[in-house]
Amino acid sequence: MRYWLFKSEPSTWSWDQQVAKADDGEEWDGVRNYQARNFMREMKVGDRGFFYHSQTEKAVVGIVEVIAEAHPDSTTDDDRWECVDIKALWPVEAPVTLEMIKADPRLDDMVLVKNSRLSVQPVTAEEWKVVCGLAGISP
DNA sequence: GCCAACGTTGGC
DNA sequence: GCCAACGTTGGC
Repeated sequence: MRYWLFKSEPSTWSWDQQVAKADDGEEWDGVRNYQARNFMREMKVGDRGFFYHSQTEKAVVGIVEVIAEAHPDSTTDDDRWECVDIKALWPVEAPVTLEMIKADPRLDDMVLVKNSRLSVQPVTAEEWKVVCGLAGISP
């Protein structure tokens, strides 16, 4: 199983909206970046990810699971763009802020730190453990 | 609201 | 195929 990070502006698609979809989940659509799309193509059902709020909050606020592998993005006719479906698993009681991530030397190489603009990112198993630790949950 | 970083586009 | 111009994103 691999780990990922999904970034969203809460004003566009928030964790609360994701939670409201419950086990039905939702398409992670609207991605128009090749790197991000390529990562989604690598995802398998059962992979886990962090749900990150950019802009106002700048924190990991929840854990999600991939429930459908890459398929055409329903928000466009352009067949270059694909997306996966994800569902909320559980919230992070104490959000892990960007500030906390930047302050932890074990997370210096996280894509979130190195390439903050990428909206879908891989997370290493080690980084997953560390961030879960900061969030006070077991990986 | 500003600005830096980055990706994409289009002219040559 | 290169590179300048432009648009978008996200942190501050």
